[in-house]
Amino acid sequence: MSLTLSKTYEPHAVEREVAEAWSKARAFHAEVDPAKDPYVIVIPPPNVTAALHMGHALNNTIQDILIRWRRMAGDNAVWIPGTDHAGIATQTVVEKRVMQEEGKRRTDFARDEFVAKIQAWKDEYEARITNQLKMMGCSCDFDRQRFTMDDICARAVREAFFELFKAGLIYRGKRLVNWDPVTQTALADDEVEMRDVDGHFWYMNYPLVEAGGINSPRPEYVTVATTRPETMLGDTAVAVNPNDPERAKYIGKMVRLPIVNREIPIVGDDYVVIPDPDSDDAKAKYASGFLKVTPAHDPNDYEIGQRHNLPIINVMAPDGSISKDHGWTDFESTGVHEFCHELLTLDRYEAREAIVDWFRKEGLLAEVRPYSHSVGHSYRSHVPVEPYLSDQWYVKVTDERLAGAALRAMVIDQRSESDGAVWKDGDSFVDSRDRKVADADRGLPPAANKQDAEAGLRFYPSRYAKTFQHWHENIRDWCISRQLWWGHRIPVWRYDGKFLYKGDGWEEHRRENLVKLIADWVDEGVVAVSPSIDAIRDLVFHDSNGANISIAINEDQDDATSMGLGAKAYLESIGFEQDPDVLDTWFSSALWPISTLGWPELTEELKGWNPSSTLCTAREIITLWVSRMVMFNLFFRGQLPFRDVFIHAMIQDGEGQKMSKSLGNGVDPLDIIHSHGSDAMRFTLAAMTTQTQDVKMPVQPVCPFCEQEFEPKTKRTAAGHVVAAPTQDCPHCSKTMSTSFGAASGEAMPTDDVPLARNTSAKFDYGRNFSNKLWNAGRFAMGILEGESGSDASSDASPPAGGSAFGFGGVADRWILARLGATVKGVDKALGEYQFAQYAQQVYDFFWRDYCDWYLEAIKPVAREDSDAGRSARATAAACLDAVLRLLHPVMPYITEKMWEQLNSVAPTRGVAGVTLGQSAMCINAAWPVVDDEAIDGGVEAAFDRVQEVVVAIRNVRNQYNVPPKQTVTVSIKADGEAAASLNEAVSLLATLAGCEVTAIGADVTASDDAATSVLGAIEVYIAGLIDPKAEHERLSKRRDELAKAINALNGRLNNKGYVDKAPAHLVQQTRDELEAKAAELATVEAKLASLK
RNA sequence: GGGCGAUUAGCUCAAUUGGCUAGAGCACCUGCUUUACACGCAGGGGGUUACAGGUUCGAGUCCUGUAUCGCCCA
Repeated sequence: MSLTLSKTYEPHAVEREVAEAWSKARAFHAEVDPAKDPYVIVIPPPNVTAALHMGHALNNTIQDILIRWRRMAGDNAVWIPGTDHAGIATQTVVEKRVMQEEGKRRTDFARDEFVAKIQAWKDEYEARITNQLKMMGCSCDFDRQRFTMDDICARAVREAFFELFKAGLIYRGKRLVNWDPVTQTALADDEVEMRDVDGHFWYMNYPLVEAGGINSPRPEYVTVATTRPETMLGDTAVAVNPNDPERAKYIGKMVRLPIVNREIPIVGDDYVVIPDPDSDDAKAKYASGFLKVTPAHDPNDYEIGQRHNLPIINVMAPDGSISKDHGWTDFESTGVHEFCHELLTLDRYEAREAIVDWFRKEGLLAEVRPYSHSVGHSYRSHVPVEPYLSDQWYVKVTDERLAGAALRAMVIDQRSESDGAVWKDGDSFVDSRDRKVADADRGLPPAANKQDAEAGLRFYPSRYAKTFQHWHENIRDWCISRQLWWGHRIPVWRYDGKFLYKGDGWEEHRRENLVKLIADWVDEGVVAVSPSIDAIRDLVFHDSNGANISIAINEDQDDATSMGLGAKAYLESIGFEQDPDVLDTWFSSALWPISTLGWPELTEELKGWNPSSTLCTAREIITLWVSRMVMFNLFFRGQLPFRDVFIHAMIQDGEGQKMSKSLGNGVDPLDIIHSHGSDAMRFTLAAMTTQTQDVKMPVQPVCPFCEQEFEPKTKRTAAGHVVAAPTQDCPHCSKTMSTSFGAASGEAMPTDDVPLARNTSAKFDYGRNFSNKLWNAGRFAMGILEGESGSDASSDASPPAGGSAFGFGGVADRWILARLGATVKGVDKALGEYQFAQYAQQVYDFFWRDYCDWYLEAIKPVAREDSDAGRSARATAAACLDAVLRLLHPVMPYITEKMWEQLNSVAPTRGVAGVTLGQSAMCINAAWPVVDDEAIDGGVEAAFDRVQEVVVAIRNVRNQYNVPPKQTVTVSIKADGEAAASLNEAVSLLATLAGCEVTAIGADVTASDDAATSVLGAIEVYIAGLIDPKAEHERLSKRRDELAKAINALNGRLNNKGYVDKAPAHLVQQTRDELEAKAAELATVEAKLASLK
């Protein structure tokens, strides 16, 4: 048969065709198989907020490399894909879109209605993301794809919440959140934009209650400094630093808060900055030394309040206006100033002005100084965020069973000494691998490899173990409630104050029955009650305040109850209602490694595939996600979620800026696949994956009209970021396009006339060039194999002509097999250590530098011959190509699969002695190559190295003398012993590779008068008929100078007594040998130079 | 404020526990369209490893400090 293959590799058609073949073969699907070692990866589920970017491409390329590698190595490999609902982010993008398209707010819809809109968005993006993964060639088991809010994951969330609640690890408490007074929702920290604002420091006087107690001159007041005077209405203390020599004496005194008439204490807290007018630190420069403390309206003040047990007085309504109805508990009792009533309902900024005026009028305003500072703004309404106190749900992760368990899960050698909080309670660093876990408590059978499963968590690179440890030692309880509609509704029912049986309608026994019913449900595991069943009894019998009562319902057990009504229906009928909040997205993500496997059902998958093998993620995720998965998996299963955590780099743009949606500097992997092909992208990403933390990726736009790339015009944003200008004019065809920054910022939304520019990056040329090289070398190799009967390219062919145990063949064949062996070894080591750049580099070098540049060139003259040499060359070339396709398959799956098919058709059986290459119809299932140690022949490597040196020397001379490529030069070589013998064996190689005719090799060969000379240690190479004294002098002088310099350095080392005495003997000997060789060579070069004159 | 990391050729990055003349790719220079590949081939130039000290026979690598940049956590 004949192959007609294009001259350059064209990825798109190949990718489509190969993807279909994999799909048809169900090559990505796995079932639990006890006969094989499991190798399991659970994908970090991408957010459905947006499509994948280059960071995801990197993340998924790495996972696919591992999965494909282990699959080929014979493991039961499975990669479970899925997506994350990303509560806040997704709800927000949909809210924005609905506002843009329909001019409506979320609250204009019923909850279900709006959630359906988000669901539609999710469906669209989930499909896009899945498509991106497929285009990238990710061999996920798409049959097992999950979504964090699908039925199976939702079941896991309900179960997990209920179990934690029952265990007393979930509680309700107050916390300051970032509140947006306009949209009236809480914001996550990353939804708050910091902006510099020109404001003021106001210095306000608070009168002391007892003016007489302090040494004279008697101050009658203390002066607090603040940027937010309006919050003074909620002040509950004034703080000074106990180390402040001037002011510490005020601690314990009381002040009377103006306007409000509240008496508040002066407390000592070292958070307070001691004033220093000469300081460079703005805080010290502006501080008055007295800090007003408003726990309800400032996070730091809240902390101070907690430390000193201060009351928390909230003086604002959710819309940011002054209100007495949201926690201003002493409004009536303190006898507020008449002025206070005027403040009610004023907006916080109107109130600020009014209050400042009042202080000024009363003579209590000491000073006003301009002050520029950073203020958090809502990225949605753009108004300053108000720290707002509200009820939230928490997981008590500080509990020993959670954070403590996570710490103990770390492998011993990655733990560092520490006096961290969690370890303090007599549980300092001990090897806890023999700790027994009560599986019965969890209703689980004991895991077979319990010890490893509980203390086998290892980070790559190891430095990230510190991040993990430090996080858990300083962890704080985890706020899991969000005031959103998109997410897992918290399965807790709370008393809403409208108790239906209030009053006289209920007799004693009915009340008793109700309490008993709930108690029975508790026993049956249908509900869990906080704080206690007694609290419910109090509510039912004594009509006590039920605001603190929470009942978690295990809805999945609820149907099983024998009651006419389920617990949920019944509780709702008597005045309980479900908490409106949803859970933090990370709550469901934390369950991902088990929810994807069907937990809480004890499925075969869960038993076989948890713990998984490796988690691949980025470093900011260690605290957000890795930690929580470890805690939950240990708590619910007594096992780790995964044993290895590989942390990869973050991809930044060409300016070193983090890629972000708002800057539009992210790159869609499909853009790169379009410009370079999937394999090229993957290979480049793998080659970039060193142990470093960040990698820069300069990006260029591609004109959608003429497909040419160009340098974009940039602009600087208000925040100081450098981005591509919103629109660009193509320098080639001068048409106008919008950029992803234009689209992201809304400054230039793409239209039909002004379409969006695709992006590309010259970085990926590296991988594209390599794909092309692979393709063309394959084309050439398969060309020489064509017409070969299958068995001739296999180990069954005629025995080695060279008489070597390996390979048949001459130096080149044996050499390339030795190099292959070393490469396979190196690749296995690199992949085992998550050294992806080394993996890519080694195969690249072997294939391009050794196989293409030297081996294929070397065999060209004999490659098509019907001779032992020809057969040997073909068998070796085929075996190496075969092995390279296998080695590269994990990173370049498409092109290798396609070439595999071609190779199978030209040379169906392949392999030479010492190289095990099992047959397979598809590369994806082909066995990982194994090369016997004996094939790695150090002797042949040395011999071939010598050939290469001589060839390079001749090429160098040819180049210097401008000898045309086709002209043969006549060469003689002075060499003796082993060198002469091996060069003699390789004389045809020299001829082929250097374009020369070798007339003599021996110890007594001398240069003719017209020969150029190259000295290579003990070897001298003479190229006849080229003498040009000037050029010759130049070249030899240069060599002489190099040698002199090297000899000088070597002498310096040997003359150093310390070196000779202390350095390892073999190094000293090596230095001596080297010096001797260099000196001899220098003598030769100098003699040659002398003879030129 | 605490932690982690980076600074090596014009650019983007390597260099396994300290040990041969610090390596690649791109860009650059010279030559070549040689029947696999110009997304290529052959040859070449280019580095005081951010700076200042220290440890060591020996430092890009270890220690201390300085500068700049980035990220994470508060």
